[in-house]
Amino acid sequence: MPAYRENANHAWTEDSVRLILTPSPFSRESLYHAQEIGRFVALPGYFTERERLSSYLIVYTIAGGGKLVYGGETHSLGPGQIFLIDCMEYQYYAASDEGWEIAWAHVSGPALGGQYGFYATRGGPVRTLAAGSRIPALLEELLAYCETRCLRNELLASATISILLTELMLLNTEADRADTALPGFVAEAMRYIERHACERLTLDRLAGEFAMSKYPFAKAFKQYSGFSPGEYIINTRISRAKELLKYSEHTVVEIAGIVGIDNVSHFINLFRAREKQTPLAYRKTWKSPRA
DNA sequence: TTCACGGAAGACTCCGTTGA
DNA sequence: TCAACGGAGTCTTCCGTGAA
Repeated sequence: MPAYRENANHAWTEDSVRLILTPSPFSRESLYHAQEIGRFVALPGYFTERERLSSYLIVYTIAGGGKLVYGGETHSLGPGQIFLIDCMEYQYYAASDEGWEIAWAHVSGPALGGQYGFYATRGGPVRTLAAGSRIPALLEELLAYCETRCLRNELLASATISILLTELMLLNTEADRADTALPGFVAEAMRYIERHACERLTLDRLAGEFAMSKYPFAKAFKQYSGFSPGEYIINTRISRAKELLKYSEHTVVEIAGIVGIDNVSHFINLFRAREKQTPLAYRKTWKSPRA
């Protein structure tokens, strides 16, 4: 694999802050952690260009302006805007002629890849924060925890990064809109699936129940629930099966039938794909005497 | 009870059409 | 011009069968 590459002009004021951190092995393996963090007043001419760095970068514009080149697109950055990027990909960011005051953090952690994927698939890297957003304060809080290194602060920093990432994920383009509250028909469809999960449910039948065409229905269902209708049906069935495996004496064959999957081999395949173990193994795990 | 495989069915995405 | 709808093609998942 090609090596990490960086090219930069470190033009920032003397009162800028930059902390390069060495987290404990425990923090590196088990917690979210900051690798570098700072608050810059970047001068005209400041830029960074890099790729293939195992890190995720959050940059919030406090004042002034800059630009970001990422994913083959160029983004202008102004006050109140933030970006999150995967530093494995090529990136170039620079201050404008008026300078660029930023709070930033390079972060990493075990679950960050998946969360970044969630963020990245719901819009480009750049988001505009609403007035009153917690994110600027969270970055300041994270910086404060990183200034004094101890186990307590590593734990608190991990918690802060977790909240920061959650806030970022909630900033996706859909979530910014006021209409993200679960529409009535989606909530009703979810209840309908839970009532009828053991029956034969198709997209046609579901859409028909709500007098909609199936594709707009499926699109809206996934947009607001996070699951396609099919995924939601299967998850509902698997949840019921887990309950029966734990609290009943029914055989796997019987449970498959009860939850609406007549073919037991198909039931086992579905179960294993989601739970990483077979139904019988799941039952043994939960019914084993505890030490 | 579990696993592997192949055909069938369903779901998703893209894009053209329609109507406001 | 833009948003919503729906058809077509492609891809994914489901389901049945047979063997261990």
